[in-house]
Amino acid sequence: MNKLDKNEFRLTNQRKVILEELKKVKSHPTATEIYDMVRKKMPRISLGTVYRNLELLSNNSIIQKLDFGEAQKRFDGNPTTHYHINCKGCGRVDDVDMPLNQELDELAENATSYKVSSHHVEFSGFCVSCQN
Amino acid sequence: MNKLDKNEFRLTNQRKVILEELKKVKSHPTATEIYDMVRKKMPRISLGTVYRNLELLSNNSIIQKLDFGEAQKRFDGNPTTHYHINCKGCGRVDDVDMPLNQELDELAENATSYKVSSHHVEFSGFCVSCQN
DNA sequence: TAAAAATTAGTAATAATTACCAAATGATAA
DNA sequence: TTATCATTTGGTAATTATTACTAATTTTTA
Repeated sequence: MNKLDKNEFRLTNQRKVILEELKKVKSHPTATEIYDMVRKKMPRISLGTVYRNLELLSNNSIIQKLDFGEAQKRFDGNPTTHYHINCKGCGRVDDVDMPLNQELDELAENATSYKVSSHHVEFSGFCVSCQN
Repeated sequence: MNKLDKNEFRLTNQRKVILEELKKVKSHPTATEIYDMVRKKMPRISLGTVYRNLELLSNNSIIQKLDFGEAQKRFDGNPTTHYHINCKGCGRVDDVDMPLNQELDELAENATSYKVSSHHVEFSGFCVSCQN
């Protein structure tokens, strides 16, 4: 039960459409891409509202904010941790549908003096269209 | 043998000091932190020169540019791939001295239609000072 | 229905990074 | 060595993603 369900913040129309549009795609869009998607449904929404809501939704684990070292952050409508792959040719980002390697956290905990809580894996390579 | 050894670009004083100072530390400093370090040796160097050289050195695999989702990128004087851990308390970044899991690339290649070339792992947790 | 709180649109501000350019430096060849 | 030429630098301006601000609007609550 997240803060949305608990009514700790309102499900405004803007917030709803942002969330719907993001959950509709699996392309890990940037804030401006989401802005463009949402504007088709809601032409008067402002970019600031998009940013504000993406921030709030990701802070509350309803979506994920991702960083692949590009200029803009990307967003994922799926809040559960999973691995990603980034094409070195065109930059597209896809999910990698493989089980999380929980053992890695233990190995890292042995190798450091940290209390390890999680890890992220980002693969790089070339997608089908960029393999030539 | 990299482009520096092949004299494809010059080892200017600025470039040399930037590289030396970065290799001296294991703290994964940001561009402005490196700027501050280098300025102690070379007070008239400009921030643009620091950025320009960090970019050139990382493009040529002499150093690494790292991104932990913070505002500023970080740099690592060690160009060989290794895992990192980021403290959720204070933000410090340390190396994780454990072998690369090469098997992950194969698993990802089976799970996607990509030609996978590498992967990065970033652990999160709490460092000794932040464990209370 | 009135008052309080949250949210929005629109715009301005911030901050990291990149671009630009004239002057300086380093490499090269006569 | 010295003249030439490409590279690099310092200083500054521009760019760009993101955040902050604020008055107006919307939603919730009393």
